Amino acid sequence: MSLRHALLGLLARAPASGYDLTKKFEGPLGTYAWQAGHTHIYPELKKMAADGLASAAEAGARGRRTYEITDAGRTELRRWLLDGSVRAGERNEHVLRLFLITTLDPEDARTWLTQTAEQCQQMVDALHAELPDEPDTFSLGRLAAEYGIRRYEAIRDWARWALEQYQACERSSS
Amino acid sequence: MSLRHALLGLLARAPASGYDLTKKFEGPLGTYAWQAGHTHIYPELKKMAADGLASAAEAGARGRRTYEITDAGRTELRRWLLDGSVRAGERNEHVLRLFLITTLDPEDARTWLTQTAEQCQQMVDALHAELPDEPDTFSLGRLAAEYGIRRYEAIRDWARWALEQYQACERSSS
DNA sequence: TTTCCCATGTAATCAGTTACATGATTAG
DNA sequence: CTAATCATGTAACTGATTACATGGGAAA
Repeated sequence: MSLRHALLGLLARAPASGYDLTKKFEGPLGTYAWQAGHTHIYPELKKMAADGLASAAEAGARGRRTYEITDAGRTELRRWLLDGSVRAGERNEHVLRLFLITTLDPEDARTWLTQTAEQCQQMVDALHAELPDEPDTFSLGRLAAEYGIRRYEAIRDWARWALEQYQACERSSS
Repeated sequence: MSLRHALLGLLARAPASGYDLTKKFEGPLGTYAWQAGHTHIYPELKKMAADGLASAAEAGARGRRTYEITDAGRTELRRWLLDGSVRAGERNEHVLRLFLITTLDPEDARTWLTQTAEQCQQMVDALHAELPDEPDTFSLGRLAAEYGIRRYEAIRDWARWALEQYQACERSSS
């Protein structure tokens, strides 16, 4: 139930309406961490209010309803954030493809590895472009971009390494 | 609809029953790439057979029904594997936590970063233990383990870097 | 006045989990 | 004979997406 925690986190920064929150998910948050549409967000906010984690203010213009996080909500958010445990059973479509590339013939497998390396490089470039100009700025944006850069660089390098291994293996067997 | 492709991939290696496939998801595949329970797998196999991607053989002992991948299934599997595109909108609970740690107070944030680094180190150790003994073996297991090692090392190093930045930042502001 | 954005919702459907339920075969 | 494992399923529910639907307010 991570949508609930994503919403709690956003409300912890500032009170917001369902509409505002929907917009947040269209930015980097939705691209890199968690997506959600308004049809999912509005009902969830109601449930959260019913559970005492958020409170709805009076409806404003155009029926706008602003939500605030409650103390119980902050407690739950902190509990979830610090309840570590890298959980087994994460779903990752890219890793799933990796597990299945041995069903491809060698040429297709090479294509896949090459594509992977290229796409990771593109992500690295895109994230570099998002980095703030002054290198000593310490911000959430910096932190998150740096995380993404390191992660995609690691996968890119892995793909290149795998390609080399692959070719070395083919040469020796021919 | 990745379960379908996971099943196609497994069937591409060898014909199998729903029971066999369920067991596969209890191994590394389920731990690192994709999980599924038998209550999800059996109905999906039926749908796949209805869609012509797999074919069920006669029921064997104890009602065992073995499925085989069809040509249409192989075509669809290959299409999915090579239809690259690192898709935006991936859900990742760890990255979500990262996006929300700025709502924690500094001490909690440090705790989170420290935990992250430690857990990644544990994953790296666990994956090293899974590596085959001969270093020049080129196998799916080697490939997948190497992928995991590099990915977790990258996150571990990021967390250590972030902690340093964090502390440097605090010293300069005090 | 018309168009765009703000703002909210319902209904249908799909994906996935948990709980419940059954029977056949094999090993001890 | 009895326990473990093989083998399959249904039903209820939660989480998430897609399609459909409505109306207010501001600017051109």
